[in-house]
Amino acid sequence: MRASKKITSSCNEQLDELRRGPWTLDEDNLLIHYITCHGEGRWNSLAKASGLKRTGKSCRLRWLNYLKPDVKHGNLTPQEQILILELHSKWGNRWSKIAQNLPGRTDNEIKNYWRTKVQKQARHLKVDSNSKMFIEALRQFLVPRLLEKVELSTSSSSTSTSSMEVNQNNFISQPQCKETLMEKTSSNSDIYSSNFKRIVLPYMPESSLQSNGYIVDNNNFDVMSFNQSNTQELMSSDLPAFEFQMAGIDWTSNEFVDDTFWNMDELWQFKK
DNA sequence: AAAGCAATCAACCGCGGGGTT
DNA sequence: CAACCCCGCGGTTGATTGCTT
Repeated sequence: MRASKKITSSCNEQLDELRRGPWTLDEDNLLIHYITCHGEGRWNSLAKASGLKRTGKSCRLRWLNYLKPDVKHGNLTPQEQILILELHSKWGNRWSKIAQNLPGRTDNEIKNYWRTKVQKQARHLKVDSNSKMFIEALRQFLVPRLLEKVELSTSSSSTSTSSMEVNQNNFISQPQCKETLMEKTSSNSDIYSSNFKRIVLPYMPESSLQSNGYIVDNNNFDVMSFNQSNTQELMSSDLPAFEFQMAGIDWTSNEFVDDTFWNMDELWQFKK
């Protein structure tokens, strides 16, 4: 271990005093109180000054991932899942960058979601989760089902003050550009073809998207990794010869919408 | 009811980048 | 320019919880 090489005897004593493992309620309260009074940042000195027997690193992690007031707890919504799939396809394992676009969600949470849900499915299908095959599978089958869930959940409540609009090829497109969407629809492209699905998602990002030209204002997303060009690339001949075959499943049935989403292995078969 | 296993997620670790001295 | 320190990121671990037998 790298740290151990540097450890002096006095450091060792300090390390011995440091607590590890799960945080207690008292520690949480102490950290919250200290940050409320003094603000966050400068974690090492914060850790010492607060009286916590934790490393600065540990304090930072506890605050950012759990204690910070704007951290959301609970399951990811279908909208958030779509965004994660979308942004991961664009940026790969850039968890913190992805998290920046999901207000209230932490990189740790997103990473855990990816590893426990998405990668698990890829493993079951015996494909690499970064492979074109798997990405195409997500695009063709999983995203539409998530969209369906979203549609169902929003059909009853239509009080959104801001929204994302989504279709299954281009997961998300700018909602303020209805005309733009219409133009594209009428101007032929495969992406905006007849199976185009426009769904208004109630979504209220608290911060602007940042980075790589995907920035829009608080009310508008434009995230286009599955754009026309790379969709065409996916569909082109350099893909291994494969087909996903529905295992006699009626995808329009509610049973899958209501069930847990990630059961692809039951739904699909690979056919060489 | 209990044991064994799997899934989940909070927390830790190593590393690299950037700033400071 | 090198050495050091701090911070944040991504990968990994391990404790806890839930499920199955």
